[in-house]
Amino acid sequence: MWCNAAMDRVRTDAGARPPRATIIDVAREAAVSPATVSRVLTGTKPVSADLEQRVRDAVNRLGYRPNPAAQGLLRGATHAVGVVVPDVGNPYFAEVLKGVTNAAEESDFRTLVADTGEKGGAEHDAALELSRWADGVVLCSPRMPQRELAKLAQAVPHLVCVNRVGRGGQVPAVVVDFEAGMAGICRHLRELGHRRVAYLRGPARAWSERARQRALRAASGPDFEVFQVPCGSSSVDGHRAADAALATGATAVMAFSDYVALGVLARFDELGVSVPRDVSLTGFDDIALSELLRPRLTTVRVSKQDLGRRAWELFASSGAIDGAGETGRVVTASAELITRDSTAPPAGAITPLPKTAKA
Amino acid sequence: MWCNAAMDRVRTDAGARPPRATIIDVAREAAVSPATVSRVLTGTKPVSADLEQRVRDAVNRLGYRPNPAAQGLLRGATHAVGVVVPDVGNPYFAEVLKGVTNAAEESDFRTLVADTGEKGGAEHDAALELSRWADGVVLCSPRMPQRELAKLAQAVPHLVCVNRVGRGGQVPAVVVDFEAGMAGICRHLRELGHRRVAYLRGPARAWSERARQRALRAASGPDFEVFQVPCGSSSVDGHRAADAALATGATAVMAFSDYVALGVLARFDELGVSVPRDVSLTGFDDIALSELLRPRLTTVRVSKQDLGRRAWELFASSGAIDGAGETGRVVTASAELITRDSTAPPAGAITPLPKTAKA
DNA sequence: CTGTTAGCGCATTCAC
DNA sequence: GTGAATGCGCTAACAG
Repeated sequence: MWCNAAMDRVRTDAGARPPRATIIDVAREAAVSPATVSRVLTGTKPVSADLEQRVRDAVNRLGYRPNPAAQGLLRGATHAVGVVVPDVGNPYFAEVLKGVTNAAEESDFRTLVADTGEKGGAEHDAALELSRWADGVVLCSPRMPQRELAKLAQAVPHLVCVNRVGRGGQVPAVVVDFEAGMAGICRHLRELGHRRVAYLRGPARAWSERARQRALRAASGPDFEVFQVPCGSSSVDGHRAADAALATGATAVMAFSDYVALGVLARFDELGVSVPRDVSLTGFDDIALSELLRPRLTTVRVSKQDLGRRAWELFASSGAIDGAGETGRVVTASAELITRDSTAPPAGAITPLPKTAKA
Repeated sequence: MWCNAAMDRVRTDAGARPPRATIIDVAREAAVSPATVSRVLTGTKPVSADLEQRVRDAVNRLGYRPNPAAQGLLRGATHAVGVVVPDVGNPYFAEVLKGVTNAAEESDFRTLVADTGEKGGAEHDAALELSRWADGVVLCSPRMPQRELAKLAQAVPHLVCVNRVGRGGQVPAVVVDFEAGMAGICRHLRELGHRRVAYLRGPARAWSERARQRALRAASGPDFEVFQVPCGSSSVDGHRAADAALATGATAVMAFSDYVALGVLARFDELGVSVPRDVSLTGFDDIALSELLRPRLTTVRVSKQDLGRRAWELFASSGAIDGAGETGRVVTASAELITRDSTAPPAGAITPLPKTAKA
């Protein structure tokens, strides 16, 4: 009986915490109008030193922070960017995400993430949904068909792609120069003396995969035969595809990415196949681990964080922050060959390697 | 002259895209009231089949999606969770994040991420900021002092910690049983015959570090000496601390985490120190790579995604979704020892180490 | 310089 | 069942 009222309260505010202060509370506390509080906080109009101090004190006392949803509603902008990634667990995308986040932070923007779980079909909806929360969306390595991407660009205000250019470069994008990177790998292997190589294909719908194929076609010929092996984009895929790669009789295996190569390496180890003695192996991306692995992976260096940052800049310069801006620029990030320990001349080439090396 | 009006329009909407449809547009299009549109979309009240169809058609025609900011403002809830991580690039946190994201998605919640860049001082602000955007915040491995955490819990409506329990378990948390995990590692090493081991310490302020220390104290004694080596939580830290660990003369090195062990392994390789022949090495967490590395790492398995999912559940059951709920529960996730190839009996037990190994 | 007013887009009372 | 009005928290436009 003595505590009925109190009980009702407890039931109402779960956790028994005080309701959040609004700008009106602050205004009351400082004995000014809400508009003055707003002016102090946003700094849009000058306010007398006296009032400013009173407002600041009240803000601190109440621990007030403006409600971004309300601000967004009014301004028509949320001060947030969305990022759609196939898999945050993939170190590649984690780095890109970090790049966007860091850059966004400098402009005081939040980052929202959607993980599509490698399901290409989920990309469209994820981007659309994020676009309602954020002022723009960064789409990482989207697998969706060209047509869908074009439609999406219509519906999402500030769409930026990473590693994908839409038809005619209509949507701003930052892409790695996969073609040059792949060409570099091919040249490197050929110079080492490899004549039969296997390529572990990435997802068929990936734009970067098509760019790689162009390089492969250009490099292949009678003295440089390329065997295509279906694989995928995860290290598990690499692990699974390793046997098929070996079965082609190739002396070198080019993986879709470092992440894939990781799995290949593990499988080769299980099989007792030594890299690079028995077969050479290359990756792509140069993730942090590739230098920590043994053998250290020959790969193509790509600055992942930079990719994210460039994507942010594209977003920013497309008018997402200040208003109008250019649109449809495509930025190409360079890809540099990093020669390490996982590639060597093919076993039969010049000197037979000392057989004693193993065990 | 003939195009002045048009030019004004272009200037207004950058990118020349049609303004986003509001609920009023839909209502007009369907020739109903906004309230009816709302009822159809939220499904709160019954609407006649005829009107419902008209509304749905209009929605599709206009590609209308409700503005979550406006909804949030009205409902006082945003349908989003914030996640604060020290580093998304760290595969451990990437997995936890994935766990939260996946679980949240099932309840139709968005995920917001803040990366503090391993700076403990940034945690408080990041969480506070996120709390204005989201209905709650998941704090991963916060390094902030106890006092600060307590204050933060006061200011953030639905705060959940991962791998950190506040004083008295006031804030809901899901924590790995670090103590049991460390104890398991110690027992394993001792059974192998190790008597002098080095431990690569994590960040001093990390709660998990203190839990590990408890296990270490309990395990150490005259026949199991533990040398503490300052290190850190990244693989780069491990790379740097490897020499010092060796200098202690220990026969086994326990790393703060798998991620750290990665760096140690690389450094040992550079030094010509063989694992586990010259020295044994253990990790903690069992990240995906630990099974792909050679030697495969002996470690303690922790389900990272599960951690994230459990954190979400704690958030959900704390009334963030439906209203009132319990508060302050602490869930402990088990930690299972995984014995792989990086640990073996100490060399001295049977054969002495070749002094030539260290140049 | 400051206070008052209106309205961002939406869900939710109320009347009908 | 349905439509008209109200207000969530905030800032931009006005008035003073």
